[in-house]
Amino acid sequence: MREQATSGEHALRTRDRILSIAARLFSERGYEHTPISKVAREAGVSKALVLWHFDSKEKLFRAALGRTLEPYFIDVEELEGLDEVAQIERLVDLFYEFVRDNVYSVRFLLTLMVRGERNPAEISERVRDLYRVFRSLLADVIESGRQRGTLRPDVNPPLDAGLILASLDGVLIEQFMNHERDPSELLAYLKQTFVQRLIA
Amino acid sequence: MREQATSGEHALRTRDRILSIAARLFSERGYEHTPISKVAREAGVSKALVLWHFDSKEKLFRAALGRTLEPYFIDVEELEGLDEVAQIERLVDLFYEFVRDNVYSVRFLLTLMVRGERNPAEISERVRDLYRVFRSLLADVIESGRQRGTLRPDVNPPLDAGLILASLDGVLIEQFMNHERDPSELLAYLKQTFVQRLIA
DNA sequence: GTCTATATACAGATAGAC
DNA sequence: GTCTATCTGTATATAGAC
Repeated sequence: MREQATSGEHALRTRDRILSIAARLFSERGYEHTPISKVAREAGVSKALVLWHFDSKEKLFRAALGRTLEPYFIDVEELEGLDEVAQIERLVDLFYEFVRDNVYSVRFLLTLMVRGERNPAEISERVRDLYRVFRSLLADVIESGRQRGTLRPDVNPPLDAGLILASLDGVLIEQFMNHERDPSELLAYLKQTFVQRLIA
Repeated sequence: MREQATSGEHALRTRDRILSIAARLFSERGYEHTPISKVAREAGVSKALVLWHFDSKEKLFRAALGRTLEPYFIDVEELEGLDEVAQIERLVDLFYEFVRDNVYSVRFLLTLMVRGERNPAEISERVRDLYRVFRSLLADVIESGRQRGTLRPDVNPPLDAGLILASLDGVLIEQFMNHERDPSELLAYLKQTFVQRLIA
């Protein structure tokens, strides 16, 4: 990161445009199939400028990943005022909506994690964190339902949460493998099945 | 594919060695990170010879994928003589054992399918086929259990099979994302949960 | 069949002018 | 900041001797 001397604003916009385009291209085509020259061409600048801003392709990649991860969070406030069953159903829907709205980057990060290649420790940690947050959120809801008696007394919050999350991941990758199939039926069945299992 | 003129046997062995090594390297490191030079070095031959045998890297890749897929099948005979619940549990175990014994290529194919990149139609069709076979095998077992009264009368064979398979896939990718965690606990819970749900 | 030597292309990165 | 021109490495692939 250099100084932004005189015409700083314009430079920021250029830098930003490069970053957006890089994030999109890396997501769509992966690191190996995204030469700097293509990023530069689509941004309407020279290769040299891209490298002037980001020093190396590796650093550009990391910066782009940061941007890709920006919209990744869970809005807990959505759950307020719902009973446990409705909260679980809402969490399942939130998961699916999130994936639907971020197909490219989810696909991209999934590939990164699965292949275990070129994922800086920070990135995999971040993804694992999100995973853990979602899982323990689910587990907390289940535990709360157990204590309040809206769910069965013999539920196992961490394992039930893990199983629900695993099913969601499975629906997700089946979706990536098999584009034509509509997942909503399976998703509805998933909710119904797990809710039935968890209630008394 | 050329003629094997005089010293045909030796050539076959060399060609075969190249193919095995290529299959392993592609699985472990992916297409982009496996230069022909590395295949050649590990096989103890020259780059030129690798290309003489397979014409291009692309064709070498396809030949290697064929070999990678060879051990992919389901041994249905394993299920004979078991009741439906035991068959379901056995199928779950078979899935996991298969993945454990073929980590590299499963990881590799999963990446290919998820990214949707460089997968010749034949390959993705083959993988989808295996998926469908496993799913309809599960569905058939569930349907048979429904008819024989060992499972609940209101099970939904295709959807229940889909859900079990999705859970398995989810456990699988969680495993790929999170190497240190032992999946056997979650897997046992998965079996227990679905069996409980399916029996009368 | 198998080699060495080479052609060709394209990637990431640098130098230096403006 | 941004460009053009160039360096350097490495990849696939070919030519031709043995």
